[in-house]
Amino acid sequence: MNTLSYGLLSMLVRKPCTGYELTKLLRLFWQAKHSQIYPLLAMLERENLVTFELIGQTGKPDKKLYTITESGEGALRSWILEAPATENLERDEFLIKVYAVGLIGKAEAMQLFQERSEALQERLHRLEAEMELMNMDEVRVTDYASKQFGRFLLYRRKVGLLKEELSWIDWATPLIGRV
Amino acid sequence: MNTLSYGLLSMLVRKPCTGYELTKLLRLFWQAKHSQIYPLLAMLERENLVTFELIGQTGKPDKKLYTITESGEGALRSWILEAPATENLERDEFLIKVYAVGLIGKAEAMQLFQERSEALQERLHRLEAEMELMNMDEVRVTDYASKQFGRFLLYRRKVGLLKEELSWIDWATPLIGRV
DNA sequence: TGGTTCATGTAAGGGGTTACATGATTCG
DNA sequence: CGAATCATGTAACCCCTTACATGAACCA
Repeated sequence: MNTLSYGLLSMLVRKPCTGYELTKLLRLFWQAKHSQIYPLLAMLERENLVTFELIGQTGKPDKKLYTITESGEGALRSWILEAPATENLERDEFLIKVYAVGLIGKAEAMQLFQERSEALQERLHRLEAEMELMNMDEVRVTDYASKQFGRFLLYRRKVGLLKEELSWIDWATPLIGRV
Repeated sequence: MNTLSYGLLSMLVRKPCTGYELTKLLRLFWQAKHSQIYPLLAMLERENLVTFELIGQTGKPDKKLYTITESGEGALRSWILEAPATENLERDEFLIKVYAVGLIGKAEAMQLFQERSEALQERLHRLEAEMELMNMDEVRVTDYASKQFGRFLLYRRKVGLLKEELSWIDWATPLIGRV
């Protein structure tokens, strides 16, 4: 059982999903491709941590709706209670480029930051749009008992971090100076 | 040439380093183990992007001091000018645990957040201590022309992000409610 | 006296990406 | 009329971690 497996289980606690849906939902905190997710779901099913129902469709490929089992929920719960690894991973080639920014001209450096800023703003808007959909979905997402609660917390975290990085860019660009 | 190779080159632009040093310096933006770094340095040397000088030591193992070549600097410069990949990667099992936080009791949830907070504060203190060392090292790190400039920007970014996550925790914990 | 720092390397195996494969529907 | 969406899967390969290997100096 790797970490991603628990990520999939944590999604399925909220509601049954297809592998396709999981791939998209997972992007909030753990990016993974479908080619990794489908085999993992098959493994979880062999281990009886999830079950699936085959749903035939016309015009679209058939889909498998996965549901978490009691055994799966138990496995997830005990994993959550384990102490989390303190080291977490960030890999972002933009940061390497910033590190060696002195190698390129000021105009190119400004462009690097501006493009980053635009990409971050776009992600921020998409996130905020998704958050609004969630608010309509259920009455009280801010409630610990709500199944949306965890997702709601993570949205807020990401929004805060995106805004922080944007304000870092606003702070940094004047330091690069006039082109 | 993978992304990590460029990360190594970007470090070597600032000053010659040993593999051991690079492993530590790299933690600011790209976590990698020495077992990955040493073979990569050997590869970069074969490709004439870096050279090394063997320095014999007594009481400690001999070390290899790597220096970037002109060809290496050229390769790095053109990579920086390429458009960066928009997708960046975050993998943090704490986030999965938050997502499924409803599965565990409020007391355990509070503990999860508190331990995270402590770990973040420790990292923040270590970072701020490192930043002070850097300030003494050179006169004007805030200067685009300074070789410390890129590193300085990344420190500031990380400090901001750490503080933002800490304030997110302060916002989130009252929502969990009374234990 | 036991843990940390310095210092470099190899081997095995798991984790993750890219590419291949298929195909109807819907939107701009 | 081309691109995106829905939908699942396999194979090859690279990236990265864990474990093995060695050993003196220094600090608590």
